[in-house]
Amino acid sequence: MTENTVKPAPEQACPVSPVVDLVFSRWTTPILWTLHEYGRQRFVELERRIASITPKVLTQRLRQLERDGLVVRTYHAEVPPRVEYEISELGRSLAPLFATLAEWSVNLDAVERARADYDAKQRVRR
Amino acid sequence: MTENTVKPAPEQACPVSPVVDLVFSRWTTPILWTLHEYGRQRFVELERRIASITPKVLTQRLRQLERDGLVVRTYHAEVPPRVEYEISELGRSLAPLFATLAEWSVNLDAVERARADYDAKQRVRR
DNA sequence: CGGCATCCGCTACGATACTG
DNA sequence: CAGTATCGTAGCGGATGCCG
Repeated sequence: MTENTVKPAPEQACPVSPVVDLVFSRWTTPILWTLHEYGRQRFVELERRIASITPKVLTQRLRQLERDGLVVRTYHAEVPPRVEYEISELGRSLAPLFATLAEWSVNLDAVERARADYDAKQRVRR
Repeated sequence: MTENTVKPAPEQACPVSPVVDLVFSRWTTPILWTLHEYGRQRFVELERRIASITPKVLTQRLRQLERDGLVVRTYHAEVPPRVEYEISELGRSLAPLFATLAEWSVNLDAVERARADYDAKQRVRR
């Protein structure tokens, strides 16, 4: 149960860090994105769409997101059981943030170039 | 030397993940924020302002940010040595993103409430 | 199906030194 | 001052197995 404990907050003096820790902890972005893109869906569907995630981690992150109020979990007591996940109202309010993020992607190749430059210069020095 | 290796990207199918990994890896937010708030400054100044960060980790993150082209490092060969860091043009282009992030902070207490609700319900069940 | 329990490797992080 | 070197550790994430 020690797996969901939060690290000793390194943020003070930076007002955006709490939001970052909340929204951008590992795997939450693909999960929220998938829920946003494909709407309400079952556990296995999420698992298949995100592909490289393991069920254990998917469960952990979904629990966290549910606790934080970003995702709504609905349990249907049937045989076999059916569980559905969807983005909450609060989660949907992140949409503009994701949009801004997506827009910034155009700069990714600038980053690529910066890295290439940096690595080239390093190679000269040794 | 294995400390700066990136984890096996878990993102596919989510277009914003690359940006998230780049900008929101641990400590980068406080660093970028501090550089943005106080402008060009020396290593010790950053160290003091972020407070809970260790010089080792600060160095690691600054190197990464420099390599990614988000931060510019200037070395002055004096005695004692003087090194200054500042946000690059590319780094500055993240400003709207940080602004959106800061705006979303108003929802943090909604998250607090969601957590309290969730925890209360859990306590009932056991 | 949708988990939870358990074991386990790995590594990023932190603390504490020590240099040019 | 601006880092590096070394060591120890916690916790994430993967793998496996079991259950209602």
